[in-house]
Amino acid sequence: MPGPHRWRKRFEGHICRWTMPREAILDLLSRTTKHLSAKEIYANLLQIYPGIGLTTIYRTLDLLEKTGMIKKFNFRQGENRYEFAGEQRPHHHHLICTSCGKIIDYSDFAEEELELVEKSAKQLAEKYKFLVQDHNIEFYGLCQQCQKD
Amino acid sequence: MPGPHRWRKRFEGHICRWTMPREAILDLLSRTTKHLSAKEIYANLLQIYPGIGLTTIYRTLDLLEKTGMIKKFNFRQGENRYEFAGEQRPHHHHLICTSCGKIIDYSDFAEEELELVEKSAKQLAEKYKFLVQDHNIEFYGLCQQCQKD
DNA sequence: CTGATAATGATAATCATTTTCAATAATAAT
DNA sequence: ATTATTATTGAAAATGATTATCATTATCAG
Repeated sequence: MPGPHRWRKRFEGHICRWTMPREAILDLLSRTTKHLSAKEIYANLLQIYPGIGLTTIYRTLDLLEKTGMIKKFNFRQGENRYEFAGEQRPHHHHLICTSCGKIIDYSDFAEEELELVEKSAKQLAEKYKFLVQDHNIEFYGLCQQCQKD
Repeated sequence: MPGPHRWRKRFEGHICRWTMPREAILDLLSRTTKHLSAKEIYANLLQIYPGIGLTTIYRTLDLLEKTGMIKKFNFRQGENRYEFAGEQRPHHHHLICTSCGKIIDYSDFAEEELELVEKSAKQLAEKYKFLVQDHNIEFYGLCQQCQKD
């Protein structure tokens, strides 16, 4: 379903209107494999949507995150980064280069990981009475380029 | 080795002097099982060390982290939290309650986790030429109390 | 004991993110 | 289509955590 209202259905049930900034932000995130920050999204959109406000970017990102259409990440870089969460994108985690900030998605070991996570969630629920709703696994280190430097 | 210079040896090799604020901060962190923020540490220490500055807290936390004596965590709460990293404390990860912010340490599944992490690190190094130096696993959800509310 | 200089702490500055609020625009009802 | 309602926007100011500046102080080698 191409066109300006491609994502509209996902909003039904949420109290909100479909607007150009929302379309533009979601569209941008759906097209890139990068993990953009609010400022980067702002810089990108200014070109095709002069006049858009950084405040709106932040508000929209919050909203999109609540609807589950995007995911928010903190990679210890001082600013949050966002990632489109469509069905096309498989479950994955991240390798973060602590030197240059490069982020690599990986979805290897998905089965073993899922197994461990589910087992953990179950037993943690029993032992600590904790209801697991989300998990995060990430590796920090050096990317190929930064290992040379 | 009790006394004011208990931790001094760990600093050897690092260009720094052993001072009261450093002793006080490290001592506080070594005594608590909580994950304190800079401001919480500040509030705590003001009682036994009036005149200590928040700036010094931040600087010292950075230093202690670099020496590996403490660990820094971002639990998506807007402020970083710190944890003592002595040998007494086993390798563990965290359950974070998204409602009240409570943090629970757990060290269950250490073997399976270590196995998965090591296997992952090895294969990620091959496939992505990424040198893994650190990893983070955390579960977000609701603690017992917040499940009731 | 003393000098070199690392460390401190008050203050100001940064930087990401939020809040405020008047103006605007999306949608429902007419 | 037109209008009324009110969610959304964007500019500007506020916030809150963290960092930089810099004159003063304190550690520790000699």
